[in-house]
Amino acid sequence: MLQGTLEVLILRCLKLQANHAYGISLFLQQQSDSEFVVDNGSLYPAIQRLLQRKWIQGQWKTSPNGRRARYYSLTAAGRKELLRATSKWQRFATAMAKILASEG
Amino acid sequence: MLQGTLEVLILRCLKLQANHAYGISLFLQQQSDSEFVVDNGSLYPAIQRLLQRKWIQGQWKTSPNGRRARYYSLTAAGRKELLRATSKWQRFATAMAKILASEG
DNA sequence: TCGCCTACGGTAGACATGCTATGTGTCTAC
DNA sequence: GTAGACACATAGCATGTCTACCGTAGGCGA
Repeated sequence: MLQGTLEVLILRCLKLQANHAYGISLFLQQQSDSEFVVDNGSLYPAIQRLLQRKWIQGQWKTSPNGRRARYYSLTAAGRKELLRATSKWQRFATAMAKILASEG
Repeated sequence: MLQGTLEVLILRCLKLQANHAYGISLFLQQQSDSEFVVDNGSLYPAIQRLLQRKWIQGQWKTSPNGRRARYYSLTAAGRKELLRATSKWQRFATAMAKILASEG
């Protein structure tokens, strides 16, 4: 996975609905057809960073199967950041496409 | 710039024609509409890595304006790597698009 | 001739972030 | 009673980009 993309993916996932870390991991793997298999050692530190920047907030709840889980949700700043990061990605991907396609 | 993408861009640039580092830098900036402004501190180490992996080779020549310049060109292994890396990027970009577009 | 700009080369160290390895505990199914 | 899914988390390494710095040579204007 390319550096800098994980946080956008997490924000995007949480925009759809609040979720816990394990759930985020499953979501990303499924939605990407297993292209993104996020390891705990990447996921948890990323979540910590997002919390510190106040882009997400977390609270302990009980998951449907009766287990303790920390559910995260987007803050207002997080929604703003998601927009910013998404558009940045679009520009980046467009530029990549331009060069990879440049005739040759 | 996202980590891991610079090398593909360099390989791609060199596939079109042999070029020196400064020229690669200009090429990337122009072709990407200034989205990619590569710094020397990123470019030269990247070129060193590509040399070490034998994906490119270099030789000193004289540029059109009569200056010393080290021209790099793709090796056979480099061309193979370019294909591999390009397809990897495609998969990655596709997966990103899937998630960023997932309805919400 | 002096200074500045552009074309070219390069290194050192900081920093960000993903990966590997490791650890804890519960619940369910076999 | 044990294998595997569910759920949390940390420590340390590896990778690669950025900031900042340094050096040469040619051309041009004042």
